[in-house]
Amino acid sequence: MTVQAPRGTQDLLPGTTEKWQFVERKITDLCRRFNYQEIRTPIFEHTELFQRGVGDTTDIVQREMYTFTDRGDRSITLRPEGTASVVRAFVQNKLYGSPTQPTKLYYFGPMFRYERPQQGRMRQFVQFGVEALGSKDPAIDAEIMSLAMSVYQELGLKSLKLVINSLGDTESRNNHREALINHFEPHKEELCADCQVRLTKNPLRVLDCKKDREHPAMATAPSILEYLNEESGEYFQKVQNYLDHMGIPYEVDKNLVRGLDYYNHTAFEIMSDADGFGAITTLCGGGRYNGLVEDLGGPETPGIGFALSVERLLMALDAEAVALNENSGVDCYFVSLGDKAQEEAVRLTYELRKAGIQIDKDYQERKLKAQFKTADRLHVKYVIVLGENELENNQVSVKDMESGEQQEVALCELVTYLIKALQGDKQDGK
RNA sequence: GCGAUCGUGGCGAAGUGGUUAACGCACCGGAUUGUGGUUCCGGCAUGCGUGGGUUCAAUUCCCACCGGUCGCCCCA
Repeated sequence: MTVQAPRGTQDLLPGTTEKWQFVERKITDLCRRFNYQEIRTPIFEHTELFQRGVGDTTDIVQREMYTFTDRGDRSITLRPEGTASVVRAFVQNKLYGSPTQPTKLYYFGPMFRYERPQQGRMRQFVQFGVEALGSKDPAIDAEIMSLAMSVYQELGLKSLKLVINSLGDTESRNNHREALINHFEPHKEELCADCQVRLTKNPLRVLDCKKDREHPAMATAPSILEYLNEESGEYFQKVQNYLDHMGIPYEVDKNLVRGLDYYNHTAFEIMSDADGFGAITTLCGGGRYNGLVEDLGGPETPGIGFALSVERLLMALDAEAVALNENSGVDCYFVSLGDKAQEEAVRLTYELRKAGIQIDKDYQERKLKAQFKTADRLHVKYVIVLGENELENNQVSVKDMESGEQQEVALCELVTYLIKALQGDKQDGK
């Protein structure tokens, strides 16, 4: 057997890459409108960054990281997410010193997590993410969510659900944590094995357990929203007010918890309602992470961001049968007959390409008919034919593939003729 | 990491413990010495994920591994 791509990775082939390019262009354009600038960070980092940034107790750090020792005996990890790297770069390059704050950044690139692959979950996957560092204005929380929603909406998705929650500040979280432990402790034996561990480690996670969802204690569990202190409560209320003002529909889910340790205050997810989606419906996740910049050695700087999976975005587009008008292919095809003509065809094709014309030719030494078949399959607008007859007269035949009409054009006029013809088509809306 | 299920040409898909592994699509050639479609004719898997085992004989039975899919866990 020949060597295969490693488990959980995939090749993106022509036909699919056009879709990716289309989506990337759309997102880049959107970021420009929202004034977020691109940042590119390394694909691998010191392992310590993720242990400190993502959190030592998270599943990502504990069992999903691609970690190895390099030749210099350093522990290196392929990045499992983007926020830690962006914050590290923010601190290291002292972007907090820039006169324009908040610092609004976006990134695009592969992430790596060692998990059991299934649809919508690859070991290497591509995330688009956004971070706004340096503002604790609830309006920026709303802006971040509006940007995330815009990505999906502008690509034509309809079945979307924005779910938000507040995790509160440290004080609120500690109070809630205590209340949760007190609430569930009497029922500990009735909970699933995972939750028994969670109860002491991270009781918040018990709330979104799928197994114990029906347990009576779940319905009466203390909600984080009841434990928000005044400041946190007001903050959350303001975020909702801004969303209302912008006309962005959402629902509050008091059980929404995110898996990364660094989140506080605003947490949100965007999910797909579309049919044909399996167990994985979360398209995008994000939230506020005040304190993370300090944890990574920077000055006190609030932050908020989100990340979305491009693979899942494309799955959603597929599920809703959204057609992307990605443009690919060429406008012209050069058909030649005989060695002499081939020589001239090679030269002319190059000339046309240098003049900006999209054109291809045959490299299989195929018959005229077969070359035309290929041209037809490529949906070209014009076929240029060069045979013995044309060669003698220093001209080519240019065939309009739609009308079927054919015209003789002098070699020296071919470039201008084609440019004119293609421009004409464009104006006609072809 | 756990459970289930699947793996036959470029794609879809039949099939059987035993001579040349159906069929459809796609592709290539010809009928048509220089023009796209249709039709007709012909071609196209020395091999049935990989490696072992059982057997006189395995694509078919057994085992392991690899990979896909679905669910759980978790997440994007």
